[in-house]
Amino acid sequence: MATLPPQTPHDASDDAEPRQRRSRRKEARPGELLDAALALFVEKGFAATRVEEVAARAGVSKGTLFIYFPSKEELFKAVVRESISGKYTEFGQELETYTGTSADLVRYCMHEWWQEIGMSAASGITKLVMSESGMFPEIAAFYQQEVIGPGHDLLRKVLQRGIDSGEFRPMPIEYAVYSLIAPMIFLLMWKHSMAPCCPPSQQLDPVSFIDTQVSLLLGGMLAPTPTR
Amino acid sequence: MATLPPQTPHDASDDAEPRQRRSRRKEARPGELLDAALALFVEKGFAATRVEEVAARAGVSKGTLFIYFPSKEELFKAVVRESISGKYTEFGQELETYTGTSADLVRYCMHEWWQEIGMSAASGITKLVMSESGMFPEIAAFYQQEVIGPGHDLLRKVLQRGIDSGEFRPMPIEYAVYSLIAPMIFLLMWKHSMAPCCPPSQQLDPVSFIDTQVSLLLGGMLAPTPTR
DNA sequence: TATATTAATAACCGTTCGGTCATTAATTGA
DNA sequence: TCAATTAATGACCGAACGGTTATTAATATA
Repeated sequence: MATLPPQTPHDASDDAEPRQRRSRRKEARPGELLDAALALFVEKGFAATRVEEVAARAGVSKGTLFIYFPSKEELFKAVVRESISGKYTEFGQELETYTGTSADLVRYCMHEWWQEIGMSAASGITKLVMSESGMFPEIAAFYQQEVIGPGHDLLRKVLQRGIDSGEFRPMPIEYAVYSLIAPMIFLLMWKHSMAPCCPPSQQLDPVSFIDTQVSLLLGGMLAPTPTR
Repeated sequence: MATLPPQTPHDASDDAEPRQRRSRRKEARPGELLDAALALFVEKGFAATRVEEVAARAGVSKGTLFIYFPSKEELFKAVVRESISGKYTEFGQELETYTGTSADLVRYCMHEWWQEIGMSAASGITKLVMSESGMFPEIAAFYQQEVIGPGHDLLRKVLQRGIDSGEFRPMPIEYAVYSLIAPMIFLLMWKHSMAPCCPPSQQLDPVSFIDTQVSLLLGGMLAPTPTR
């Protein structure tokens, strides 16, 4: 053995090729594995994702993955847990200080949500959780509590604001909230599942769809005599 | 070779069970297999369902299944064809002969769809397809062509009817179609994934939700001067 | 009852994949 | 410079699964 071409130790800060054969980076591995796993789980689902593929994508061998995560299932849970963070708290802030009409606020919320969540990797998490809920009910419950619940509360406040101001007519508010959630969930599932195999004639532009959807819904929400 | 222990034939008929070990029922098998497959696919998804399990549930051996269906994928397609595709043709019939207002027709379509498909086992198929489309694009494409496409066309006709009659105002019809599809897809995903682990406070009654949703949307669709 | 036909079976095959472990080598520090 | 430590590896294992096939037996026919 002796001289396996050791090619200068060269910490990964080198920009050309950070590739080193057997570099030891205890700190960085878990995060890299989690990123790789998220991408693959979203793309292929839990069952169809091979741990070896995850490892390869993170630039390590399969054995290494099992050093950091005891099983595929624990890896999955870690992915979801790490990816669910409180994006909604920021939303809450903006909402409190908003001064425009409630109709505009609804519009704003929907577009902003799509921008911040629907278009980000976070949308993959939602798809993943809904897809695998059968296999991981506790994950689904966790997601429900941590993400859906807060989002639900936020939207209810928005609608209540409109009703209180007389801008919206009274409505079954709990259901109306779901009327706002539904198109977003649909859009997200669509994007991650059907869109790729959809003929051009049935393609869907998210922003235009949200526009149409919100317009139609507001048609049913706005009070008959516009206060404006 | 020669004498493999033949173990007394022992026809399982011993206790009161019409079960016979090797009964030959060429006619009944496919239907029974299809039923078993539908139930298991819905319960566990496509990838996680083992063909042997399907066979066992139908009371035959794995080999027998492959006599009637050439592969697992073809089995799935057969399930879809039998449980969903056919239903849209009936829908089409009813639509042609409908004489009421278009608003009522929209209402009717949504509720009827939920009754006929959303509440049946077929709804599980849609969830399955959306969940596993990444791994089985052929299946997703098949479903798109066989189910989504026809449903889409049907709804477009309904909306066009309303616009032509002046009852609805002009609208971006392709997007409006998705505004009707979205809540149903959402409802179905919800039912099969989040609902089971949803706290009672956020439970969702499908019929009431559809009512609210359709009312809101119609608010945006109906022409400003009611023709009625 | 003898024979032909074919539905049904179960052992089997090749592959895939989650998970293990002995070995190897990068790093530490004495 | 020379252990000692331990991150990383990849060959390996056993189970599971989709699909095949030689064999078995239920039925039809005569």
